[in-house]
Amino acid sequence: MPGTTAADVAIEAGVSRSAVSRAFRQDRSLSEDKRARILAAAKKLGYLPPSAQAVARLSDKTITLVAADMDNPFYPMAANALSQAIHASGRRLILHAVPPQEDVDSVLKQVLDYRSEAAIVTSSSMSSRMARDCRAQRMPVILFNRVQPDRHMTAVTCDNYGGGRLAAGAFVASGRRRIGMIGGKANTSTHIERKRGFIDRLAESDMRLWGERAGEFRYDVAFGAARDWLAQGDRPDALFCLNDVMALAALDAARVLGLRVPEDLAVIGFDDIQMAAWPSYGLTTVRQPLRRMVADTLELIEAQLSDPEVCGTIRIAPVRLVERDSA
Amino acid sequence: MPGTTAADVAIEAGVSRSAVSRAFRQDRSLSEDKRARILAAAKKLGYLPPSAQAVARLSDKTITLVAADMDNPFYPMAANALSQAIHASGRRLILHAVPPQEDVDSVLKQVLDYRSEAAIVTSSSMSSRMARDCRAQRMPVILFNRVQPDRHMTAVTCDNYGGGRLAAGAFVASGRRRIGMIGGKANTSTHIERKRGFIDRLAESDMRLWGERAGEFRYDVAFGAARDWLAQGDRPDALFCLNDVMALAALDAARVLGLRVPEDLAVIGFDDIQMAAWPSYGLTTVRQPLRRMVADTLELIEAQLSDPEVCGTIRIAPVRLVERDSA
DNA sequence: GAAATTTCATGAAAATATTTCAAGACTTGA
DNA sequence: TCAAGTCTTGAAATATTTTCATGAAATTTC
Repeated sequence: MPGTTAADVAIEAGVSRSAVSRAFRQDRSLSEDKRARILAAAKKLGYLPPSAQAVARLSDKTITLVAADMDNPFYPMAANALSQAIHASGRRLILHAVPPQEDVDSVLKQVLDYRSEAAIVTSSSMSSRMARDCRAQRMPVILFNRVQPDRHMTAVTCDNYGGGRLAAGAFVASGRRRIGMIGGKANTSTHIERKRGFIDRLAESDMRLWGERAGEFRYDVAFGAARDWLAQGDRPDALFCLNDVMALAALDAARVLGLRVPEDLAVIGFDDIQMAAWPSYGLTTVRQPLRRMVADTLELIEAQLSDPEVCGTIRIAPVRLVERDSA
Repeated sequence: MPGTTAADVAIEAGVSRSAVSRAFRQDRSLSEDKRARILAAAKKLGYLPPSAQAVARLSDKTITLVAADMDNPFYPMAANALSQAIHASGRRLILHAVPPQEDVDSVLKQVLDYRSEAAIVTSSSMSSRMARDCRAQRMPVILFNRVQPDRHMTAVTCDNYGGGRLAAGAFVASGRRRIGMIGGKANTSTHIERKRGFIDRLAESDMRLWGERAGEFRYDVAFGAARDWLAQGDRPDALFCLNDVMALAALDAARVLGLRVPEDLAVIGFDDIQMAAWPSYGLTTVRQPLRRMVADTLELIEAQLSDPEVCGTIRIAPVRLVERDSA
């Protein structure tokens, strides 16, 4: 609605022109309810003051990436791929890193301040608060590599369930009997789906999980868990690790204990990070089709920008088992 | 200079008030020289229009990080540490990722647009253009993990020269005779300094570099180079790799060829990334004191913010050799 | 517990900034 | 060379932001 002025908004909200001006500045005193009323009226009429327009111009053609877990090489790899694709599409990327140990909400304010065309969230724990606030600002949010129960949430992920099944299938086919798992963080969608697929596929062959240890998606935790477990008498002969970093930890633990891989212990990971292919590991793993997921992400952003009503789509990219030496 | 208005700037620059307003918007037509004159006058009088003030408020308490090479785990590790420290100091961080294959200048515009309190550049190739433009905007720039001939450039780095000497000293002490090196990118300060220290220390023991191969700081390139080299008859018995990723590649190449480490081949890396400590590698390496460098970086930012004249400082953090199994 | 004081919220008016408009200058193409 | 368009520009018209004065609410003081 070009041509709308602060005066129109003032009338709509039943306040003075001054109040409208103040409503758009955090540091100007104005009662909570009045500010909300003005902002609502402004949104309805499509009004933005010049200062807000300047900020909007700044973030034009810009996409926000919220990233955490930079210790896990999968995320820098994903950030790289997204960065390249976004750059190629004529946009630019700004990345808000969630500091280690902090919550996603610690960067929420800056994400909203720099209101960009869209936000991609790779952090493994997206808060519903962030989802709500971004939606309120009409900023499309796309979850990358995770999903959320929320029906309105758009997400791009790989077939985590199918990947779990592939891993189980491979273990069953190679005659493994004591099949264990090293899990990630129990409340993440990747953990839940990968585990579910794994267990379902085992069940179809009348097998059950031999045991499970928590690895928190981290090398050090997984290494400790694997070393202790593998040192026991009734150790597993196959381990599905819910990401590659933990799988590498399991391989290292096996090596430390003098176990032969894959004869004594088969290991399958998930992600296919670059290190999985390194000769010292030769990790068999479920590959996430990163290029495909990045392309899907950009497509969904385009779709949501041209029609804000399009949301709730979930794209699931197919995975495949990359067979190397560890299973 | 609060109290300065567009009218004052107009008089100073000898133009109309309208022109001043236009000068601050890219998309408003105004001749190049007039815009420059107005902007200069505005800077002199300390004038910012309301819209520019809004953008300035946005980036208040914000620090920019320009990062490239996310494939090398050292940089995500550094970004993590910086992110945590900046967050703890009550500021926030926005990260501009240089897409793979692109130049630093590809993010220059966005760095300037989001004019933050300061910029930290970890990218291995800082352009002098970026340095000049940031200085023109009075934005302190701090190079992280690299230095530049420019006398005005502030930088935080580790003792790359000393690290090279440590590596050479260790090889000499363990009686190595055919001491080789796998280099990074020849035009980077880290490559030059580490190599110089290494060669100087060898010379002090009347030894010379047995040979050198290019690894471009990358695993795949270094792996290929190391494998070919180590397969030859007159292979080196010690390799100094100018970063850890290349050192891991060298260890993998040695393993593929059935060489014993450290008996047949000693390897020393540089950085001390997390993987260096993993049991499969046990890489002896020169440790960069990341916490210390991060703290130095924040100190220098504080110093430059309180006194813009302070620049050209170079902080060099001490390194130490972390001895593990590979040398 | 009441009065004094401070803080906060607010609109009118003043100050300031931005946009429109019309005119002049400068290009471009025949 | 001229016509048609594009770019640049200041004055005027509009729009926005800030200041200021006032009254209301919260807080402190006695």
